[in-house]
Amino acid sequence: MPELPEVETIVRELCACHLVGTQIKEALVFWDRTIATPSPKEFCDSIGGQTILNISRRGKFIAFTLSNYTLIVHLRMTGKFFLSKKKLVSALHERVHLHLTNGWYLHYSDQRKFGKWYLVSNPEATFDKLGLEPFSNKFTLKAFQKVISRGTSQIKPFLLNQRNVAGLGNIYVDEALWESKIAPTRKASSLSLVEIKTLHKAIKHVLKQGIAHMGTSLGTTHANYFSVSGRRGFHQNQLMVFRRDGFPCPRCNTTIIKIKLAQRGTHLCPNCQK
DNA sequence: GTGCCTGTTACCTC
DNA sequence: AGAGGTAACAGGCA
Repeated sequence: MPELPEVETIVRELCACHLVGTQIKEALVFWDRTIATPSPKEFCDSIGGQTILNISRRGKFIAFTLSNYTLIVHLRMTGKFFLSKKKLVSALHERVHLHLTNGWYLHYSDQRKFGKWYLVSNPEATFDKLGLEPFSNKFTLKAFQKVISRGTSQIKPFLLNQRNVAGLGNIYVDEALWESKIAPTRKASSLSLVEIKTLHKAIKHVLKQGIAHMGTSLGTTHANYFSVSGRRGFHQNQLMVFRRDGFPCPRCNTTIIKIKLAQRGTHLCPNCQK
């Protein structure tokens, strides 16, 4: 269920684990459909012997730059990485692991099996489909305004669409719209320049806060987000509206409500979000 | 038990 | 084009 701040936290921790520079000795696939491309056999054959040169993020994707390929991972709802010195006999929901030459195993677990791994030669083919990167210098007010102006759908589903802005998910969209005092049902193209400006700032603000708090971990079970080190985030304590229906709006005290929008639970203040 | 919920995305039809 | 439904899955919860 990781969104941009959670993925960013994971990437930072992977980098802190000194994976860059190590070589992949062998890959084992325990759930074939986790490997989206190529076939699981070809995946294992190709990735063996590859050195990890860099680990980065684009939207909600994690990219491992290897000697001859790029390994792209999308965690979807419950994908997780963790490291161990031992080849685990039965790690909970383990789908793939990479045995590294430095003696560590990089394990990937995924309870709901929605996460996907792509071993590709041309990562740009995947990343070009993504929209504006919130912390890139291309995410200017002007660029955002241009993207919004051609949005004919409601602003919430519009922001969830990764082709428009990359990295936002259900939590941070609800938070950004609350901060901007914009109702999630508004047509994207109906936003005024002032509203676009406020939203542009709010998106960067909520994501930055999410990263500062190392992500949002809502529940306490294994299905919920935690990082490579096993540490939970603590941004859940800073949420203004998400899963706060029934509680007073921190700004105007009106009771926060929950509606269904584009099949997604949507939280808002019916008074101050216009 | 039963049905509904979940932080993601792709694909289908109207 | 976009809305709405369904699917991929597993498990928590009322």
